[in-house]
Amino acid sequence: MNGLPNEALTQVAAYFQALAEPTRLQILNYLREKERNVGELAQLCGYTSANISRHLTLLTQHGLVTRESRGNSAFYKIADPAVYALCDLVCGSIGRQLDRAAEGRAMFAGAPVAPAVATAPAAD
Amino acid sequence: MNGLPNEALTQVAAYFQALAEPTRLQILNYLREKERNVGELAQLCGYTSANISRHLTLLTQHGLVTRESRGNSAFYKIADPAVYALCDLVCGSIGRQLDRAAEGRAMFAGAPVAPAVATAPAAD
DNA sequence: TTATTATTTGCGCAAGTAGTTAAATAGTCA
DNA sequence: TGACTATTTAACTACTTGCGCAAATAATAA
Repeated sequence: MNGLPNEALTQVAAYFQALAEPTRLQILNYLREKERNVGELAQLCGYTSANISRHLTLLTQHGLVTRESRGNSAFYKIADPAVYALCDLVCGSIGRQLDRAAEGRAMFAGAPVAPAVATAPAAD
Repeated sequence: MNGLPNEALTQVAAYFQALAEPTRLQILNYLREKERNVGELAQLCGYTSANISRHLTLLTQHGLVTRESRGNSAFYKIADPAVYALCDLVCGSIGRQLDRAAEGRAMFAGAPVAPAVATAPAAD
């Protein structure tokens, strides 16, 4: 991504933007198992169909999912498996970050890092 | 990322959000070469130092860069190399998407797909 | 001390966005 | 045809965010 023109950066940013929303990640998470229609996803996520429909439109526009109309329902499924690789990378980064935070807390608490739960009186 | 609790999804979304901004991607791009201070980045990006400083604060909070105060300047450098892996993945996805779009256009235009200059920003 | 430079922060504006309800659209079935 | 269901779109509200300007803070130099 070195000598990318400005327009490319905008594209990449837009792609990340599509993933930068908890509800959309939740949708992608449910689609990991199998394709689902709008109403189903709405119920699973706990939002209105209208809202989920718009999220799905956005994900479709960015090529993350594909839509297939069947009967009077619209079924969506994952189009770009790279999504999960991305999420795994991010989870790894966040994990390392939390580890560092735990170390930091341990320095003050004088307690071992492992127990985790008991280690956080002051943080977050 | 399968059975993630809702809170985790929010964390992941926030991480993606940090990358979902062209200016911040530009900053990360410049930091790829070497560490730089705020004013330098501001000049390179064409924004005020105030603006860049805020972006750097956000990137720091998400563990993407680290700050080191030296003299009366603040030098920033990449803290999480995963950033570039993420960007490469996204570039790949966008590239494939553009390829598909080119195929689609070719079906109408009757033109070969290969030549296209815009076929793929791809990756390093 | 004061002056100078670099960075950060408070504030306001403009633009973008997630969510709702209600209306419009599309497909199925009698 | 009309009734019914599923999805999409429109209109709206509340909230977030990128930006610049100006003031505040921090470090160096005179």
